[in-house]
Amino acid sequence: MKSIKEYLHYLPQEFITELEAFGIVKSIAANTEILREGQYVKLIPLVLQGSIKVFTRHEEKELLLYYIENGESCIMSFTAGLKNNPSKVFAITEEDTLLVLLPADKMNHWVKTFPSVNDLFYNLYDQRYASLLDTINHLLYNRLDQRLYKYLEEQSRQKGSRILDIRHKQIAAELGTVREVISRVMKKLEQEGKVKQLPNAIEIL
Amino acid sequence: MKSIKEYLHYLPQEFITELEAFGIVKSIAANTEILREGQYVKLIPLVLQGSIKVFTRHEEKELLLYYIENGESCIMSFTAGLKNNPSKVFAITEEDTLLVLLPADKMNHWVKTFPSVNDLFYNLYDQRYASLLDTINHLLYNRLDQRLYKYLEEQSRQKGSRILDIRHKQIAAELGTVREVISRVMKKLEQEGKVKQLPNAIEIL
DNA sequence: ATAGGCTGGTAACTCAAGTCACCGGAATGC
DNA sequence: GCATTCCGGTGACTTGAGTTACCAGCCTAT
Repeated sequence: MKSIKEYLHYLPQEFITELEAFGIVKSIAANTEILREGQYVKLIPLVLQGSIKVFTRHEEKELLLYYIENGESCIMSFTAGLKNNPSKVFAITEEDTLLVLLPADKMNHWVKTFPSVNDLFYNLYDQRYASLLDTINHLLYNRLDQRLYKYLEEQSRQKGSRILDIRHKQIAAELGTVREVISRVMKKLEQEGKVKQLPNAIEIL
Repeated sequence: MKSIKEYLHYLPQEFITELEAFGIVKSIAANTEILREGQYVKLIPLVLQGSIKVFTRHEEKELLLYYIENGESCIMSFTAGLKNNPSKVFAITEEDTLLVLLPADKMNHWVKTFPSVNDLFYNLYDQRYASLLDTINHLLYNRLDQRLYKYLEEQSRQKGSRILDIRHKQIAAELGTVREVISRVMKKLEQEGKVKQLPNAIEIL
């Protein structure tokens, strides 16, 4: 196994040393829920390898907000941990994921001590703010066909493949709608020549 | 006129001194656009008195995202200023507003020097993140009647009055819809006994 | 082999919201 | 005075999406 340092080489050695002393490295299987709405947070995750999906949810209906990828952390955990607030979102590992868990009470000290850690979290906040704003704009201005296509493109980028092994049902859940609608809109995208449906898979053209 | 210190008494004297040296206090009339999408930011505003509305926009259609109130700043300006990115939102003064403008290049130094300023911006990020998430949830899960009612309640809180002097057209713009629809939904709320329409005003019951 | 589960397709319907076209009243300006 | 502008109401229509209720093709486990 690679060391923390190898994953986070751009962070200062002093911080890595602290992480090695107080962080808990943990490997988590794909599709595991690691944060639930209403949950209080004592450990803030930092992704070393893999990725995590962050969702909002309301009475069965869910919406994918953004991904947490290598070297990134969950700012919902960050504020929830620092301010002892309950989380408003839930998060699931997308693939097998390697994390280092940081005790929330140390975090406060670390961001003050290491400017580059402070910058990291500012950047994350900025990035998530931008993602949420993007999501709002999609919800407000784009119809489902455009949202679906963007979603497929993003999936393709994530997986590094133009052929996606994904169920209509899952797409529906992540876009906050239902399977029948995805089925209908997928057909539309197919007729427009933007995608091709394969058995149990989708190809982006 | 009150001094900067009187408005921002909870911030450390050292920072106030810096503000007095490098900040520009400015009074701005109501309904003035102070930030435009695509604009680069050199000065980060901090509201001393009054309030600012922040919007997203796409081809004529707008949506109110949140307010910036006393002692708060605009984190879009903050990141846009620090990272030299263009703004993705636009902002308008809601009332006559007194600001202190902070040079973006000094800001970087200040957040590192004054932990309480750093905390202020973390808190603002957190707050805006929560607002955006709230907006997403409203867009996704609530119908317009509920969104409208929440909007009216929020207006009432802001203005400190249960009678709102506001046009259907403006409401429509801030909720990202059109006047006719507001007219229709207002009637529904009125029938439900939640509001009362007065000539050129709305009373919340 | 067959029953049941997962996957996706489809038709028919409902509903919320946006669009279009128009109206009437109040206020304002010249 | 009259024209114009702002404000809000309303009916008729369109459209995108969610709902309901099915169906068929698979694969797999017993």
